[in-house]
Amino acid sequence: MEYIARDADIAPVAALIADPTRAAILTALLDGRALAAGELARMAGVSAATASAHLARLLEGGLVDVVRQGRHRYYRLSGHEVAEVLEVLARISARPPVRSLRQSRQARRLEEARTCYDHLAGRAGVSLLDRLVRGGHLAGGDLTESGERLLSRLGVDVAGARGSRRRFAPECLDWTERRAHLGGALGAAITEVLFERGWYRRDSVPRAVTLTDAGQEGLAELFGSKELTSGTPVT
Amino acid sequence: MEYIARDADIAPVAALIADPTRAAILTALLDGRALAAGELARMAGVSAATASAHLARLLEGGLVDVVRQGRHRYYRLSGHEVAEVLEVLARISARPPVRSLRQSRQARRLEEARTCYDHLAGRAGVSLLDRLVRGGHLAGGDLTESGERLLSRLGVDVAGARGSRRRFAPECLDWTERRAHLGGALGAAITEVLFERGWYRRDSVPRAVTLTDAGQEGLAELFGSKELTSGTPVT
DNA sequence: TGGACATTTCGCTCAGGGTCGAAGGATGTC
DNA sequence: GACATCCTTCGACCCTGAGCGAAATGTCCA
Repeated sequence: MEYIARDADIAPVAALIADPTRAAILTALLDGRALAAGELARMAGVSAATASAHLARLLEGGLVDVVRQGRHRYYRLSGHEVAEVLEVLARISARPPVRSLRQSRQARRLEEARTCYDHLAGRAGVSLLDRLVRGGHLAGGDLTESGERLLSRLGVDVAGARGSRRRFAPECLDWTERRAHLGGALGAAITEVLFERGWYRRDSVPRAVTLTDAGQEGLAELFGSKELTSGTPVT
Repeated sequence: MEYIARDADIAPVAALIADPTRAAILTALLDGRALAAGELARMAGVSAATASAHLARLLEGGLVDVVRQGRHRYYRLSGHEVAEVLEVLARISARPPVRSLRQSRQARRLEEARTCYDHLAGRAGVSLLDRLVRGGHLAGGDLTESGERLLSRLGVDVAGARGSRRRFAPECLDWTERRAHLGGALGAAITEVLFERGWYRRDSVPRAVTLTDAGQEGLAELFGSKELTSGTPVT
């Protein structure tokens, strides 16, 4: 008597991620932006022809979407579920050894503050969640009344996030900090505002972001300066 | 100027999952039990030699552990992180079409109640989380006082779960229900007690479990019979 | 219309790895 | 001690798929 696997067919999707070049492409797209095919080829260190073949397979497999704009084709991850797979995989994968000083600096920036697809991660992300919870703004996986007020004042589209089919405010485990930061629709909505306001800015290192002076002031005012200093050290 | 990927090396791990036979083996181990090499070969539909080669690679890659017992070698997933990867992957993978009536029955049982590595999932898992939250036993990702009382009465080792390095009570998204059930250390501890008490029993279908009469009574008493009838339909 | 650029398609080469049967170890049983 | 059982190793086979250069397609600009 044979068993028949009634589970989802995970092997084909895993095979798409299993090639080093495709993994590099997917990782490059992990910050949520759409990148041109040529740029992805350069980042992955292969010829344009090779990258094109890989992108065609990723498209066929539904892991990426494409937007045609003139003679460019911009590729991006097809959704946050794909980003989640990459994050979870990273958690059980070996981190390659640091070779140069430059790499070590890049690594430190990523640990400090980065985007996890479309929401804030790293020490900054963990600290943000901490402040929301400690301040009584977030409890039970949902915003409290004070949380609603706080985020409305900030300009976050809470109603829109609530209406999304995506989970509202799930914890997302950080693969550098080993602690949770805020993910889901709410995490994305907050992060969007942080960029709009210029409180965080993209770094030259792919997924890294940096806190601006305006952001430092803004966050201090938002949470009260006491909260800031008593929070996780943000140097 | 080349970018250097500072991220974890996800391709090798993905490659381990990318082979259909290895994926079948890993899926067979997804219920947390340890299975003998020969049994895994039979389940995956390959010769003993082939399965042995695959198991050696999975072992080398750290995805499984092995326990030698006499002339048998029992393999199991090396930890819940591996199970999580498989679950997340299943979420974005196509489910193969149902071919036979028998398969359709199996599928229905898995949707009703199954284990997600070491905690309860499916409609039963979602319903359990619902009742805990609605009853005010679980809030803000932690047990309330009433929750502590309730689970202590049931015999759940809450302190032990809290001491674990694993996250305490994270929500785990169900790939059949598209809603959350209770995972983490607490989810595992509760599920352990449910089996010990004989309230749930393993089914003949690999990861499926069934609610026993004792379980039906026990749960009704635990949550109050009103809660049971007003909960998610459990037919 | 012609030329520059971005991307894909084509044709080809080549390495890696999945598969099995048979043989070799290791362990328990009589 | 001889045999059966469980598992791994070995040798051989075959096929998928990653890679590149060159040419074709499509798009923008003058």
